[in-house]
Amino acid sequence: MKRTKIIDLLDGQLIGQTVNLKGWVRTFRNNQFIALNDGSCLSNLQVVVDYENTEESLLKRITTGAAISATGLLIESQGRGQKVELKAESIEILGDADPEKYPLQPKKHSLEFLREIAHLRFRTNTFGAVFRIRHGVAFAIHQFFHERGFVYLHSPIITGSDAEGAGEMFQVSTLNLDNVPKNEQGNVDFKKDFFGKATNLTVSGQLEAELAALALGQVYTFGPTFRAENSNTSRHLAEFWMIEPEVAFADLNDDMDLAEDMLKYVMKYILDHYQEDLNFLEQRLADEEKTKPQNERSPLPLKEKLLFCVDNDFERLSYTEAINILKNCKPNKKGQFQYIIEDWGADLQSEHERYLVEKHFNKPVILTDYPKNIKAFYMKVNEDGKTVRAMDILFPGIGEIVGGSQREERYEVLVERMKEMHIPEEEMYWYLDTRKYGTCPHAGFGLGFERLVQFITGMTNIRDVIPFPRFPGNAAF
RNA sequence: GCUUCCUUAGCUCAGCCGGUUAGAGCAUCUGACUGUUAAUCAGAGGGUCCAAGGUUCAAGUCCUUGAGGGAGCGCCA
Repeated sequence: MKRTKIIDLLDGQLIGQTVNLKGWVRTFRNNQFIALNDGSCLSNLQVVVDYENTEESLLKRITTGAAISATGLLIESQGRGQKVELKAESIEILGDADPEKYPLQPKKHSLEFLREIAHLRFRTNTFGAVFRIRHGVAFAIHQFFHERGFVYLHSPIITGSDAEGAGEMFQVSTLNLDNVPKNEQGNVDFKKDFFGKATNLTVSGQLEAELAALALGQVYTFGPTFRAENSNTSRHLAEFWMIEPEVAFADLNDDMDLAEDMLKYVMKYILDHYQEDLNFLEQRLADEEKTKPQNERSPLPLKEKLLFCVDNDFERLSYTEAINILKNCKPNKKGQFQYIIEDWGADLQSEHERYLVEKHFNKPVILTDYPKNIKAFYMKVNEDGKTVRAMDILFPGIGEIVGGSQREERYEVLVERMKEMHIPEEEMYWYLDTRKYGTCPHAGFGLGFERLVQFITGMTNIRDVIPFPRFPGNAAF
């Protein structure tokens, strides 16, 4: 008999029919009631066992974590707490789970403990909800761009360019590390390596996306990204997923509109399609925050927070305006910031961004037109010659979720900027070619996928929104 | 990389000013109960107190070093 998924049984449409269920036991109460979960949704389905007519050896094998198959009549529940239940006629154990050894118990576990057993944490309510929503976010992103005629571009994961400057890179090599070939100068002879040159894992697909955008019009990448930075925070990973749209004939305002529309679209999609999981995560977050002091708690429950972001325009202001606000704000004057803002040109620290987002505006903020010397070489220089057409979108609790810019399309200006920032022109000839042949205004941004999933699920540590997190000192599973 | 806190039973944690046999809840096991909702009730088992070194008559408790983890910062998405 073909199995029916729990999500398709809960609405009660199939009451009175004989169905088969397969899933994993969450709890077995009273020698009689199995809470069965099959991952199709957060809810369990209650399987009622006729314990008086079931062999004791079978009953003993129905333990937390075991995989079972249950066949029986779907009936209206005789007890409170659920609408339907399965009156089991036959139960088969598909896979035992030794209760003395199985690490998950029907109780709250700490996220830190579950991180150590990431191979089993999918079986908890929290991680089930997180990874269903993670899928939903990815799907909504593809749908958003597809609806707008974007082409999904697969930028390379192995890159031969080390000039992107977005961060420390992981080397890719098939050379024998115990016996590395050397050239006449005594350096590593990459001519003998797999690709005949030094290669790395990508830190960004942006430059490749620009090439495609200047032909296809509008493209986006969505792939893994690797940064070998020694970052130890709740919002950094060594391997993460990034979405990088790139649009021809677009300026910075178009870029901001696109990013804001996309973020709102995705949040609305999750609010509309993942209510049950969101409700659970909202309660989880509320419980977690009960242990925190009042001033560290989020002002809104999870769903209200998302709804607020969907319904309100993000605050847009320039770096210069932000500096003025920060210079005159209380924590700056009272010396409560670790880094006091004195002059235009200072790089904003987390504490400043958090003040703007969480205290001053209390909503997502888009900062634009940063000083050129704290931003990347490819950003378009403004007429003032001091600032570039950059934008960062800052979210409460997460910080920078999007970083983007209008690109410098003027060949001479771009070359000048590359010289200033010591980017080797020869290696970047292919990038510069786009400015030589039919260059045009264009813009794009990078969205940190996990940071968005963090914001939507309310998970405070980024390591809990990716199945198998990679970070310094850890590549388990 | 820096700052700071933590590491005691399978899990979550208590353990006072250094003092006798290291505790609780949950989980597990045994039994009872049988329409439960993290079921309940009774009982039992379960410890290299992260590791190494040191101070002391005496260390889970103090000191040093190391390992692992959390939070914050930097780098960023």
